[in-house]
Amino acid sequence: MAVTLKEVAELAGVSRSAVSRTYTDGASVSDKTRKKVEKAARELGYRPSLIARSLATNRTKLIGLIANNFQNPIFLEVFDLYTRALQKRGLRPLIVNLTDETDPEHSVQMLRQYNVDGVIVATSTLRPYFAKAFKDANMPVVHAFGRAEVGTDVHVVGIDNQACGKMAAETLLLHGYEKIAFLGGPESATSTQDRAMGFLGHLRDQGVVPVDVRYADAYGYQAGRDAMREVLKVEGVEAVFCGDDLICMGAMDETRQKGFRVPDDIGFIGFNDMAMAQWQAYNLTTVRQPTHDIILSSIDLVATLVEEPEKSLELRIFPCEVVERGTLRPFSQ
Amino acid sequence: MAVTLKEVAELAGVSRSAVSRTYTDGASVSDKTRKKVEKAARELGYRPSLIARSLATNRTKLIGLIANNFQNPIFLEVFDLYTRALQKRGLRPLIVNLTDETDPEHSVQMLRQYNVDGVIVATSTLRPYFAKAFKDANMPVVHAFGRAEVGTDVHVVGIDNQACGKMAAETLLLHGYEKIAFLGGPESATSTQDRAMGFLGHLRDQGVVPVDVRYADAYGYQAGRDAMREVLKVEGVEAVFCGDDLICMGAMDETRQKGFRVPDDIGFIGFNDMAMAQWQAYNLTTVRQPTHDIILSSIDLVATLVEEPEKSLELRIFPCEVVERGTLRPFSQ
DNA sequence: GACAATATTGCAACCGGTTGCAAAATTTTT
DNA sequence: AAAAATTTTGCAACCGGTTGCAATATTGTC
Repeated sequence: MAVTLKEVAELAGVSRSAVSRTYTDGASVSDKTRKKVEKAARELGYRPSLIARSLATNRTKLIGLIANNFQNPIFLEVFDLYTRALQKRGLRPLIVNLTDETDPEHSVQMLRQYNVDGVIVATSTLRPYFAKAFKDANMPVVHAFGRAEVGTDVHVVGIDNQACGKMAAETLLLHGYEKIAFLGGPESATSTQDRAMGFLGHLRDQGVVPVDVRYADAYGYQAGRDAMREVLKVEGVEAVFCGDDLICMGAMDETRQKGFRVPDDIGFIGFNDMAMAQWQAYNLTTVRQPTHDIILSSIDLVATLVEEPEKSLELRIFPCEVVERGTLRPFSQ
Repeated sequence: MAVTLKEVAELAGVSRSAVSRTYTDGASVSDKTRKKVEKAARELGYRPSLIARSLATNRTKLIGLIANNFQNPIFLEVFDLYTRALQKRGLRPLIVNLTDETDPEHSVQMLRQYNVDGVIVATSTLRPYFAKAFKDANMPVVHAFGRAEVGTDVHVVGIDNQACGKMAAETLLLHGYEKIAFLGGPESATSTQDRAMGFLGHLRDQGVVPVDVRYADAYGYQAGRDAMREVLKVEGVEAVFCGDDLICMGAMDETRQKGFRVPDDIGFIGFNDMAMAQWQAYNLTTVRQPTHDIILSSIDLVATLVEEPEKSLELRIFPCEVVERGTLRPFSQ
């Protein structure tokens, strides 16, 4: 069916090796034969089979991309960047949807069977041991958006969630808020734990006692609404730090539905700065996570690891920043 | 590095064929040898290499999934369903992000090189000839969310956009609206063209002249806002049919920012019924597209085509329905 | 228990490439 | 112009599986 090396070789009157070398960079071919080969290839419409090449070289150019939150639009932004950036490097993502799974084993087998060159675990809700499962199966692995935890041995690219939590606290205090609530993502998510620690820690240091500390069931809209319903039962909440923009939007909708105004009655600060944070209906003040940097860097790192599997462990941490929009009352109280 | 057939065969004391047959369904192996093989495989942690198998069988279990809109959260829902449903069938999506490309050629080459078993073009903004490029390269292809156009020869799974446009018109008229505007997606998108035709056609049939007909630059939020800004310049618009929920949300935000109330001053009906349509801030009345059915059906179809490439052309059309929420004024005017 | 029918097994070729090695061709040096 | 150094080329083995075919083993029949 498809045109093969052999046919090109015959038409060009050279050996199969010559054809192969024409399409392998770094290989030694004279200009003359290269020309002959290229002409023949053009005539026949030849494209080397990546499958066959993979078998011989043990490289597939496939990168496993593990994700487990397909409810949060920020992941569409993440996929967009990943697919394009990988594409640009001649790599392809092999997406694994972990929604239905809790055990890494199945995914590990699957990616091993496809012989992926590397794995990027792109989620902030899984503990590093999950990423470690891939490492144990001998694949280069990078945990993007992961927790920089000591004691694990997987490369991590992400942010300092604790520092970011602190930034959120500072921002609220700066705006003069005193009755502050924390509305985190799922309590089991490492990102939430760290943000909580940074946020609540700073409040404590400043002598502020949070009026409520609560966790949503998921990094999702409805989860945010449901949790906010509880927060609103606390008398006099002035401001809420939501551990995720989507949660924040849910929380805001619930707040407004209950008749409160944002930011006049209750202020909000979110997390991520997803595209939707700019929407007029929300216009969210939020902590921006440098998604772009994290993604590019994680691709870079995994590509390096493919060449250099024993590279010493790296933690790449990018800084966040607060983006002020319209969900906190003005400074001058 | 990895455990191979050969090693398992040696440990089990059988031929390589026996091992291969153990993992090929439909092949003939006695219980006795199967047991021996499985034991050996377990001890060694053997997994057959899909790459090697692909080379021999000419099947990769990879399905190219072509998409070109990574701005619209509905696509995250689409990806979620695709990845999971394919996964469940032992298939894997190989995602192609067309954002940067206009010419199918590059993607065709790429998917050919990976020798994908089939291709699903999941977009409503591309003309069928785009999908045809894959067919011409001899891959089974299904155009999901595509236009059921006569004269092309690619299988299509989708909806009758024209009928859906008509439904939107009927709904608005039923609600007693008279000064009606159309705010479609990009004019070049076949889905928009068809929705416009159905919508405007029905208005015409009912003797209603639309007060504005306008197209957003993309199926996106900002595009919706920008276009709505123009629509609002028309005196006395009462209701708007937006060709997409996301556009609709942008349009509503613009409307509200300009001081109009929804639905009291201006009513909206969207298209798709994405998850966010239920959000409190929008609570969109919209035409629901049966995404789920379309996706499952397109996977089914492409899987069938893999076995039966010459299967006669199919157009699978699923019905839509109007979901009434809160963006149109009550019936009794 | 002999014979036919059926099921299982191993051999060897093949899928479409890559690559180490030695031979052949070309270029450089003297 | 011959010798040495360098580049290019083809051979053949290999990557890790599958599969048609013939040989062998098992099961069923009378």
